[in-house]
Amino acid sequence: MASSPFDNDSSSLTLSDRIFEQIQTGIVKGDIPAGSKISEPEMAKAYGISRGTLREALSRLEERQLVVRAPNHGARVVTLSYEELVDIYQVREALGGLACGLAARNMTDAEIDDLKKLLDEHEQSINEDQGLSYYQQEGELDFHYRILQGSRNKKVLSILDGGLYQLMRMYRYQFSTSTPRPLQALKEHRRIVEALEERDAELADLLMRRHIRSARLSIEERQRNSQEQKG
Amino acid sequence: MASSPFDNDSSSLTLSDRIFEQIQTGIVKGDIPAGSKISEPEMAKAYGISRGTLREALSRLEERQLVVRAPNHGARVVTLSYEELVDIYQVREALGGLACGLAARNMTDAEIDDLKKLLDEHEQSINEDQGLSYYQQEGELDFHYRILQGSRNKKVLSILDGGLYQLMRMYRYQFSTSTPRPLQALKEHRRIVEALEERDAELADLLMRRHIRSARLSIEERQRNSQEQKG
DNA sequence: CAACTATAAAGTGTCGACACTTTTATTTTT
DNA sequence: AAAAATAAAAGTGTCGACACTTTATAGTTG
Repeated sequence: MASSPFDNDSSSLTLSDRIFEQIQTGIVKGDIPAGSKISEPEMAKAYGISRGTLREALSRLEERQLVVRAPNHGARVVTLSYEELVDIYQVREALGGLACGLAARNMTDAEIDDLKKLLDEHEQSINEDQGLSYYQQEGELDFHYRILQGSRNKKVLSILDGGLYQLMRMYRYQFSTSTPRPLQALKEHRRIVEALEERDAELADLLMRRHIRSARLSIEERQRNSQEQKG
Repeated sequence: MASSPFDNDSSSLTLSDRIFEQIQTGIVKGDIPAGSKISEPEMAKAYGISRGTLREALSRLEERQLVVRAPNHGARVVTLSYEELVDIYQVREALGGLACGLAARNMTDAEIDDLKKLLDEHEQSINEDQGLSYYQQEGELDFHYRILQGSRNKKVLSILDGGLYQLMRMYRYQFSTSTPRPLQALKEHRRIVEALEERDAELADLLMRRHIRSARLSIEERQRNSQEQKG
């Protein structure tokens, strides 16, 4: 079949595409602070582009809910509330489970093998620095990303990778919360991979949901604790 | 608390906002055919706007995956394949279940009552015209939309309402497939509402998932049949 | 006449300009 | 001196223009 420029050429992005990505990572990493106002002329100047190009990028960012816009009042970076983070984790639980169940059916043996190697690397990284490293933080997402890929479901991939992961990353950077229990998480990851190896979709689904849920619960607990201190 | 223009003012949309919505419904309803190329100058002229404004709308449409763009080659309306439709239903199953379980906890009694009334209307509409009416088709979505609202989870709402429902509507218009088994569907809806009334989150989740899954299975069956005829 | 090249038409990416709206600063009024 | 009115500055929404790329057309050559 002949390749058309529409099937993910990905080479030669447009300027607005690149700016979109730059701003996105800027927001996620906190270089552009959450809640801050975005002045179009100022930002356009900063990136050395025209306002029109910038506005195309902002439109996409708005659709991804990384910025909020009000007509005639401009754009602000989102501020993520505790409630929204819980919302996100709930969605992630449902979709992560779905993806993992599908992955048990659709991943190749080679892909599963690679996953196991990835976990070995994680273990080493944990032993070296108690899981505080940047690598460990992003490694968690890498693990989930591969399973997403393995699900072969484009929608679940685009929802999680295209939107939700960015928001979670943003939250992590902002409150600099690394994975709270790296060894426990690693154990759970290993169990998940076992289920994948055995092609047990139901179990894979269940384990992934439980894995994400326990992450959410530990966030909720932390929140309760910090609330007590105030009240 | 003072109201800021950023919390969903919704009054006085921008021109590009309105165009965005117009094009979206145009795509969903098939007035702008799936797979067709979009010429920016032509379309801008048709709507009586400038190309810059149009391009902002297209950027958002692209982010919603209703149009596909390739740098220097322009934009096309998506073409939805059978595989993608299955993907969508799988995601919908997972998220619909999540939303329904949450709704069992978070909907008000009044909201649940309204849901029951809605189902009564549906029953009448089915008796009158065997469920072939436009109303019946959109009514199905209305039911699901209210449960989404009731979940109080903004993310799941924005994912389903903001993106996936549009694609499903599009598919329905394109293949003019009304709900294949309206009476059965109604029965399932009633059971779901019962679970909501009893505040049984686990059951509500389960029933909703099963409800959506059976819709998917009937689509998959139809596909197999049409494949047989060819092969 | 098919295949290749050259040329014209159309289309996309990016920019700068201007009107109108909101915000900030300044002046006036009480 | 605080509040209201006014003026200035900044910012947003929308448009038209131009360079460069792709697609369509016509012409040329083997």
